[in-house]
Amino acid sequence: MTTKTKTKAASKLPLNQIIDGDCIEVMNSLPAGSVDLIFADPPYNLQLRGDLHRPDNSKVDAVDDAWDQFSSFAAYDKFTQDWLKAARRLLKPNGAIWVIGSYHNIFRVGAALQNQGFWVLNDVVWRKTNPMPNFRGKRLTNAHETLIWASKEEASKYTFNYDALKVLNEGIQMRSDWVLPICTGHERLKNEDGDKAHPTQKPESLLHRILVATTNPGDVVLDPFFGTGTTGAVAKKLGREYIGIEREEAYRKVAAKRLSKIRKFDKESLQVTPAKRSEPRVPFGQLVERGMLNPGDELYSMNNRHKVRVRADGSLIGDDVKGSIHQVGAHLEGAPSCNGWTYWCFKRDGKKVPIDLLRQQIRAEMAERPN
Amino acid sequence: MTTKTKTKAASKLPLNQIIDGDCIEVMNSLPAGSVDLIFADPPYNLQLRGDLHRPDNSKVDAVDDAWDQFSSFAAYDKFTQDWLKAARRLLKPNGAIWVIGSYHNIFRVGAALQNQGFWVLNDVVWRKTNPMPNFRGKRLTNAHETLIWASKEEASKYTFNYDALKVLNEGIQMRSDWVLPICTGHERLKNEDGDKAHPTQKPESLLHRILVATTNPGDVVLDPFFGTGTTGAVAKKLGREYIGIEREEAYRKVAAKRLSKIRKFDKESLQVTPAKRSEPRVPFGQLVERGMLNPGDELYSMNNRHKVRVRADGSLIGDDVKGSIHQVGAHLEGAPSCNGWTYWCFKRDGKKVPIDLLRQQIRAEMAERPN
DNA sequence: ATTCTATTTGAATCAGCTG
DNA sequence: GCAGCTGATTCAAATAGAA
Repeated sequence: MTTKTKTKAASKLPLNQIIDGDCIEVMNSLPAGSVDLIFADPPYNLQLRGDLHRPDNSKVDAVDDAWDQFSSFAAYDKFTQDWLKAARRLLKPNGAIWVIGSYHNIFRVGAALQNQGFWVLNDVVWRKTNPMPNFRGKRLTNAHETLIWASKEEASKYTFNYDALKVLNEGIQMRSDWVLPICTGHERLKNEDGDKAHPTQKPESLLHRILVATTNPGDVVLDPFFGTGTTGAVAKKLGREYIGIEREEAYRKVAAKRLSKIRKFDKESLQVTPAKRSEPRVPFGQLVERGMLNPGDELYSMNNRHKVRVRADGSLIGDDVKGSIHQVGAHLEGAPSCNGWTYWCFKRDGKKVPIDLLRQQIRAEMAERPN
Repeated sequence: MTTKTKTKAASKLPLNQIIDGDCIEVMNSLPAGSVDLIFADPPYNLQLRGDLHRPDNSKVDAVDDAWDQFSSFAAYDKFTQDWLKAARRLLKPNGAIWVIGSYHNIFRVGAALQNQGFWVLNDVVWRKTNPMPNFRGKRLTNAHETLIWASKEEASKYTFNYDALKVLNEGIQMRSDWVLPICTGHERLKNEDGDKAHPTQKPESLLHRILVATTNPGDVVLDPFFGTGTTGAVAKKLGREYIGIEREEAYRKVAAKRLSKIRKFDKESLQVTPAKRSEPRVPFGQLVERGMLNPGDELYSMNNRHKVRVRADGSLIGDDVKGSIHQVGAHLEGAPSCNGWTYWCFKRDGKKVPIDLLRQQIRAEMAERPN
């Protein structure tokens, strides 16, 4: 739901800023329960593939030294647990988090999320259209990265704009595998030397889909590993409030410059296809009160197998059953539930018409004359 | 490397058999360092809540078997660590393991693999062509499962048939995302009642690719969660030796019957027919995500009679209509349908350009780097 | 036989409001 | 917090049945 009025906690937030500092310390300094969504692109722990060094700087000879290996994973796990804990504290009860990673770190991140009480909603595969090949031919082309989408807790009523995503995917429900190109060309930020400004800049298309899917305009989106600010750029375009945390001066500078040039899309274009669930509820009885249907009128089931009559209070009566449009439909079909609105029809000029048409009429009137 | 002569350890192995028992106990009874590859499809620990019905009110046949139930994450982790430890002992120094899972368990499996010293080589995404939809519209369609491929240790000289996989993939390096259908139709084994013999039977195509990629003829392949024996069936066809462990009598019976009917392929029939590929579908929303069009941009109809604006989810909005590029076109023309791709134009340098041009651009990119 | 239509089904952590 | 009621929701592929 769109937050028009800021909550007390949110009013203290440093919105649309890039904060300098260690993300754990910064997050702990912000008010608890104030953020709608966190997007995190943490370090992938790639150093594990290189040489391992002991604290005294001597090189670990072989990796048959299980203790050293474990200690290295343990350090990464500690770091992961700490920033996730700080992130979870910041989230509103219905808040959610996205984390992106590769096989080097995503298993440890996923397990830590579950251990801390986050509730995994989906894992999403970003399938790269143009990945870097495996030059040595020793493994499969590493052509994807993994994202985890999790709510703060199992009971959270997380935001998911199902219908908007279905439209985005040409009328078919969005899947857990997303085909998107990596960040290249004009979108890839360069520093003064012409080198890429950040080694792992994510494409805006990825953040676009994430923010359209799991936030609403006005929501607060925090990114603890802000980098060049892709999360902020897309959030600003889409009319979401962002908070970026980044400890590297160079990245903050690039991100600030980038964000200053971004303009928000106009308000109307930010509207997405609304969920049917959000439409106003119309009691069936109102159709009778308004004379659109009359007591005694006959209704026919969609499959023509059943006939019932309307009563003055908006209940239905059949041969051996009475109750609401839903209850009677469910009973006659032997089904656990039934949407009476789409199940029952009346006859107009000899033709069967779903009663939902009458509901749509009422809703159209309500939209014309609100309240 | 092809093992022509069996090692001392391997000579004691019960090859091409299905062993009755708990997989941990059985593995511990077999000689250490004797197996080339392990494929494991362990319980996923799904943690399903209530019943789920399709929109047509039919009930989804859930995986509610006792073998998938664990009392806690800790219990599942203990189980995972135990069977992985037994598996690792069995592997030859250059051996490797594949484990398949979903977001419910794969993070815990992956972390346990790393903690025990296995060396992750790739994570592979099985993208299902025909997954079960998300019936309630509350999440993304869970359209993939994840496999982890890991060698026994970092120093292992694991088997990887790079060129065979490249041929299998029409001359292009095999990627980490594999598009394969789920197991249905004739391949899906039934019991006497005509019900599916196992709730989670994997497709032979998946095992085929795994065994072609990471074993050689004559290699010993062990599956500690044998189920209906897909691993054994494909191994036998491909001339690999298999060992199956399964504690459920019913599954062993089905698997034994299945395996008795399998014949090893002759070399010629090992050639596989490459899948034909049709023009990929490009959702209009992808043009918005990728910034080729922006929310708020105006589109003009081919006949210049209508003007609409693009929204963030890839829907269009006109004076009194909103929906997909096809829906809005059809509505404005009073036509039953409309190809929005050829109907709508945008302006570039003052000239009208059909949006289909942008789709062609994306398809050209996809064709450059197919699959 | 052939074509078209209807039905079935698959590793699924699948609701939200009112009283 | 709980009980009870309302009412929103599916894609691809194989198979079965009808024309």
